[in-house]
Amino acid sequence: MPELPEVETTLRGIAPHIDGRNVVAVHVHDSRLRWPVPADLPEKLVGHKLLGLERRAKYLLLHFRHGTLILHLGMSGSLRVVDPSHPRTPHDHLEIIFSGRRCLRLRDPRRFGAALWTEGEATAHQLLCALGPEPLSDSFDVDYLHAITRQRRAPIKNVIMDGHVVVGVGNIYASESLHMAGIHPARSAHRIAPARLARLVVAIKEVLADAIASGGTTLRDFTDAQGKPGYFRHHLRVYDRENLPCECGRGSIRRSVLGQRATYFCPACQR
DNA sequence: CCGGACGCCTGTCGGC
DNA sequence: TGCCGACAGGCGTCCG
Repeated sequence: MPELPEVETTLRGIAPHIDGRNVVAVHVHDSRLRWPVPADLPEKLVGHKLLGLERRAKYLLLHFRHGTLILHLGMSGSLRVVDPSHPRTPHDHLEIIFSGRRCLRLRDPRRFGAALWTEGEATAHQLLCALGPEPLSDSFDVDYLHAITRQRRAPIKNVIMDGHVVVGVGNIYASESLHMAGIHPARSAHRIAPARLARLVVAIKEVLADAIASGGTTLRDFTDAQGKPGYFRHHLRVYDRENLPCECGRGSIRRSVLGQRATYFCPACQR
């Protein structure tokens, strides 16, 4: 479900309520996420102060003095901060109660998400150490993408969705970025000229920044930490718009499948 | 190394 | 109305 803008929206929503607070209780209602939630998570966290939160790729990192809680929302996960008395719903698998009656609740119907504990430098964790650059950072630029894509014959959409190339670009924003850049999603990455790659880099940054500013995209059930939907759905130019006219005025949007993922594009303005 | 397919899960929706 | 298949915002792993 959540791509980078939705995870960033979640981070900004929960941080003010829990940053700097002490953990007073941890309840693991269902440990069967993508990997088992560590059985000793309560004893790791209770009594310790949350020193800071950050996002890396689509992971949320909650830093404590003696380690870091790594959260991932998978396809259907969401986090909310509620009063501990707020009734639980069937898929609320993990609760972390902070001082001041702030309850951080992880809901994840499909259980593709994760909650892991790591000690030492979080970025050295196996899941994080091989990730590509953040798309909104200066290190993600045309020189970098050019160097990477020269060796890649796969469709460009698959390449920009590969977290070892650049993180955070999920299925919605890959289609949207390629449309903004005028690049056909199935084009072999190594056959795209530098000037067009430069447009793609700019498009990825713009699309993601706009989506963050809109609070992410709500297609079905994404909500922020207060339960509000994201408004970027109204900005989508191709995603989930099969057969609707493209704004270029020269064709209608088509749907195809790349890497087993739905892909939306305009054959008239994307080459 | 690369590229493509698979599997993990539950919920929802459209067609018959 | 009920059933059944297709599909869903991610990603590690396996195989050729």
